[in-house]
Amino acid sequence: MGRHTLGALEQAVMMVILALGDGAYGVAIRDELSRRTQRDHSFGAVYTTLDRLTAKELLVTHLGEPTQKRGGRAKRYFTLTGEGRKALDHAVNARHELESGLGLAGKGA
Amino acid sequence: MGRHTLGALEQAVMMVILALGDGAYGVAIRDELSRRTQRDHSFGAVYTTLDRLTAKELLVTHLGEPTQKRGGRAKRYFTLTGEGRKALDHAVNARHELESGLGLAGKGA
DNA sequence: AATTTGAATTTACTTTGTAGAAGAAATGGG
DNA sequence: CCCATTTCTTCTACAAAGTAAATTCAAATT
Repeated sequence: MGRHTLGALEQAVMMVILALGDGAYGVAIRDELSRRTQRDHSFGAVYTTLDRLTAKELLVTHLGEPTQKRGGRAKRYFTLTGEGRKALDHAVNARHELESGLGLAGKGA
Repeated sequence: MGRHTLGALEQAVMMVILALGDGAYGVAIRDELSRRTQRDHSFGAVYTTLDRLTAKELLVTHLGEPTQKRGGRAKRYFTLTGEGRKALDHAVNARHELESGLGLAGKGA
């Protein structure tokens, strides 16, 4: 879309990465996302988003080492770049701006 | 997308309609949206969104009467349906839920 | 080496988002 | 009167984001 606005899933994924700190790799992100969002997200959805964000340089990745357990293949971890962080903050602010003034819901869960 | 989640623009448009109360017709919505969002939205973007939301029965429309000024053709007004209101509240809550716990920006403009 | 398992990638497709031009209904001026 | 002008809406076409499902990979087990 337009210039470089973040889509809803993109924002959500970035937030989840922040929440996970290190330990933010595909499967964990997928799970945490589904938890926080209360709906299922397929791996495809998550990974394509992750790829897009990486391509936009809002995320960087580094490969971890294999763990010693069955199927413990090397995980690909994700972190926000400075730009990514900035973009997210911007998006969040814009959203708050938009919501402000309306008498909208706001209970905490 | 999945079942019937609201996209970002869809939510924004609904919020603007709430903000405008009566007086929520195409052009006004477009303008207020651009104002609150600080970016331009074409009529095309706005009207297609409006149409889609109406098709989903989250909005209803009624045609006003022509006004007595140049080009004062009848406006089409939009209002949220009960379902629409519910869907919006739901989306907003989900968003808050998602944001909670992270140390994200939050200044009021 | 074949199987199982946790993880990542690919692919195909739907829904949303965006843009711009064209069409309709109203009034005012010459 | 009829045409230019203004305000508002519709149409059409396309780009981007979201989703789902199947496939591929690599490591450990047996």
